[in-house]
Amino acid sequence: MAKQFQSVQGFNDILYPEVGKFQHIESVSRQYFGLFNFKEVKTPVLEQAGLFVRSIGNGTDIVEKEMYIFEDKGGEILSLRPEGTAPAVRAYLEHNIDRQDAIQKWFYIGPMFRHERPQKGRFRQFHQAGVEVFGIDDPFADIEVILLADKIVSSLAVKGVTVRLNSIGCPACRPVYLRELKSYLNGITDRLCEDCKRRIDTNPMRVLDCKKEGCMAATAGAPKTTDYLCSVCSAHFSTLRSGLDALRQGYTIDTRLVRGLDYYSRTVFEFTAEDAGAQNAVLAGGRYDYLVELLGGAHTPAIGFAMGIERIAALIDMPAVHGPDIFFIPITEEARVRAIGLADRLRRADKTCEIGYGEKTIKSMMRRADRLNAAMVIIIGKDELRDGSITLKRLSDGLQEKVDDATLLEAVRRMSQ
RNA sequence: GUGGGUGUAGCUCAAUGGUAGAGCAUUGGACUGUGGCUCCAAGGGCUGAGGGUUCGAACCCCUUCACCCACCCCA
Repeated sequence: MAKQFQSVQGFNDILYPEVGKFQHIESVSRQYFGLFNFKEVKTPVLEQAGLFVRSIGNGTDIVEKEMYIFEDKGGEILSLRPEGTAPAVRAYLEHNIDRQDAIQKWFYIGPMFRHERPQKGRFRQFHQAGVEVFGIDDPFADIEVILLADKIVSSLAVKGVTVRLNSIGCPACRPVYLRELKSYLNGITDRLCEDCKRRIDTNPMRVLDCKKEGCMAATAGAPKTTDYLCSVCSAHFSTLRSGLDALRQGYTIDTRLVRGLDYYSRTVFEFTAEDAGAQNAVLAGGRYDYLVELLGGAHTPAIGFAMGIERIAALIDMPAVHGPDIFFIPITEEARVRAIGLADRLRRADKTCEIGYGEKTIKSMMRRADRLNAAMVIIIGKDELRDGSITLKRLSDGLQEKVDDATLLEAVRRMSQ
């Protein structure tokens, strides 16, 4: 093949009809975001790189090797956003939102960028729909956010989803836990894989997340975050659980569940799907009570989640696609003029119209109408031009009649029944 | 960043060193102004790209690019 331009690795075109899944996911998400009274925020895809370094954490892979980072012409170090929470917090602070009303419920939908090796469920440009709740410490905010996530995922009929839940404590109790965990892990290093030995120092909680059987067996008796929660975190977690129980929201406690980003505290949750390949987290979130102040604001508790749109799309059926209401078959230039005029009238009546062009035969245009799954065709041929009529035909059963311009819309509506 | 797999028609795939094929799709015809079903026919390829071995390469070797899957990590 001749040399051609091609899309950048990990950056995909989303074409029809596949794009229908994305539209469906987005519209269902917007519907529930609206019902829960969340307001949309659109933030830029570019931010100062330091925003992510500060919020996501210096030791994380996202910051160390996955950011699209570059120096712009003015010498600023910028980055394509790898996630949506940090920009939302930045916007929250930049516009002094907390001084008007600290309680905010925001949602966003848009592309994110991470320079990783693509694989199933992972792309360098991918899309997330997410929410952020600012200013509410109450565990019922956690409950509502989890309920909202579940509403969206269930409504999209994603198969085989499990809601996993855990609490990873706060700056008061987590250090104690981490100390215990590290000492436990240091006692069983001979049973851990090479990666996990390294993780003991870099990110000890991730050892619990290792999929290797040997490591899972070795860490079966490891200290659990939930056993080390301080009284405040413990009360928060137990109110959260009893609230979910009372509302019959299903979930499973997974004490191995940790989050990769540094800013999470207390509640963490993840929706995982079978059949999603190795990257099976379709939605994940948690509390980040210390991020706002970490970025220079007043102490502001917050919780949110992000849903991977591509990952959801891989797990849902293609929504039904429907063709145009009317396909016009005009066989001469004069007929095409009439067709465009009539199409304009029908479109005003909310009918989707497509017009066949070119010196084609009626047969070829009929075939095209059928292929596009049109509901009806309008034939304007020599006969129709001569007597000023239109031939309207319904494709499902072949019912056909001749009408005039004045009664066309009425006939179309009748045939739509 | 590491490892494995795959690149042949628009799509899904055959052809294991000797003339590049099929199904589906597309276009046209059978049916001169009427779709779907059936039948017939046609168009469509530098076999991802570049180099090498050979009388001869889709096939063997080297390089490179892309895609897929997995690791790392994450939505």
